Amino acid sequence: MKDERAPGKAPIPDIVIGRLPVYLRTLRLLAVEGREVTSSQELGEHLGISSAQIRKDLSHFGEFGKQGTGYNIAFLCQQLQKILNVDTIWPVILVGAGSLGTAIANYQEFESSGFRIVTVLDEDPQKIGQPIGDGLRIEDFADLNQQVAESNVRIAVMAVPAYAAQRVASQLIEAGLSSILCYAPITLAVPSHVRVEYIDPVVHFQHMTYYLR
Amino acid sequence: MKDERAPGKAPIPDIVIGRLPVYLRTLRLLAVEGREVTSSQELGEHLGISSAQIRKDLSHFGEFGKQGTGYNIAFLCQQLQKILNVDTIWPVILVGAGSLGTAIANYQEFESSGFRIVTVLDEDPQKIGQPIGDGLRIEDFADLNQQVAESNVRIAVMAVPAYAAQRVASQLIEAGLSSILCYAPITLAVPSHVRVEYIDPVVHFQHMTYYLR
DNA sequence: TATCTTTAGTGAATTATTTCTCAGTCGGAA
DNA sequence: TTCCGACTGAGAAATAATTCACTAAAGATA
Repeated sequence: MKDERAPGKAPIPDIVIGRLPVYLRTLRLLAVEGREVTSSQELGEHLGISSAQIRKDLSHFGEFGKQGTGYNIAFLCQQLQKILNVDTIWPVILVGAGSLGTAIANYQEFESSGFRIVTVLDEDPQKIGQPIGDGLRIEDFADLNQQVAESNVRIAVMAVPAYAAQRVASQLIEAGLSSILCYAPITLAVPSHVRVEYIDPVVHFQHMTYYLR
Repeated sequence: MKDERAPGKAPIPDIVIGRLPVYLRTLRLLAVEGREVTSSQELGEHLGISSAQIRKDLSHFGEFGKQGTGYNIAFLCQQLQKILNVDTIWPVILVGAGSLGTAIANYQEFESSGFRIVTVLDEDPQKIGQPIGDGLRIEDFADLNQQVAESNVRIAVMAVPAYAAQRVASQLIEAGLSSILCYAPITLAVPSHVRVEYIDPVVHFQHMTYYLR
């Protein structure tokens, strides 16, 4: 197996990493349907991408298939989980307990995918103390540092208004977090060791309308 | 100005289209801050991308800047809105009135970005008839065709569970919709004239954890 | 056992995307 | 009016990503 990210070796393209979760998601769906093996071709048809791309992507990490047969689904899931580092549960801190934050706190898929929301924070005194999600209670964002220390968390989700996002992000980083999933429609300024991913439905809508004439 | 998508001309790369909404979002933020002009360099710094990329992206559509000066923010916003087809308001239909659907229905940013949720549908008899969002009422998903006909809508957002997503999508397409924003963690099988964009926080989390060692 | 079909893995070729570089223009200062 | 620094737009060059095309292995079948 190729040793990814050994010193001197070329890092695996980020665009490849970004596809792996989609492969994993699809494989798990096949597994639930009772399927045991699949092929790059079948997987590609499911996803609307070429079989060559799937094979090439996987080849960055090793050899997971069998010629003539394809891939054992359970095994490949396992391997992808290891590669993506989701073979354990990551604790996640959620900031913002509005409508969206509540939806995120209630979302059931996280647990089975490697993530658990362990803390929900908000600044609104009206909200602090209220129950949210599955057995959680909204905490005071002012207690951020303490909460981070207690829960050993490294990942945050931000479901806060755009005007507050940069300040919140800076405080999260200050508190030691280095991975942020941001639902606010704004590009955050962060130091280079911090990774931010964005979810903005408007960006998707506007992307689609370009093609609507 | 180059005539985009004229017969025989190369189409503008989709990856370019995908960045325009982010440019627009950022420009509007600058406008709110009272700024009148900006440069590709400044924009690039905000967004963490190179100034050359911004200039090249924009050059697909025409010449919007002035040498020595940069870009007039209001003008460029206008132009981007025209390019992206968001210089009018698109009606959008929302399917799924659970926790997430409710958050989407409540989201304030759509209106100012070119979108308005005009209909909310759900299958749950308990929910049908309940008020949601800003003056809307949850309608019966069974009335989909009628609702689509009435509202002349072409875009849908799906906030439904994964197990229902394919069925719902097929019905939306059957009803004549051709753009779908899907929050369910599943890749939909759709005919080629339909465009689907996906939002799945787990994909983003798993992308981030790869880099967390 | 020999043959046939299927499919992974991979280097090469192709295509797409990004970056570089520079000529040309703008607006302001001298 | 002339000069200067700032900045765009665009062709060329460099880099990155995808697809092609082939080898070889596995399992099924005759």
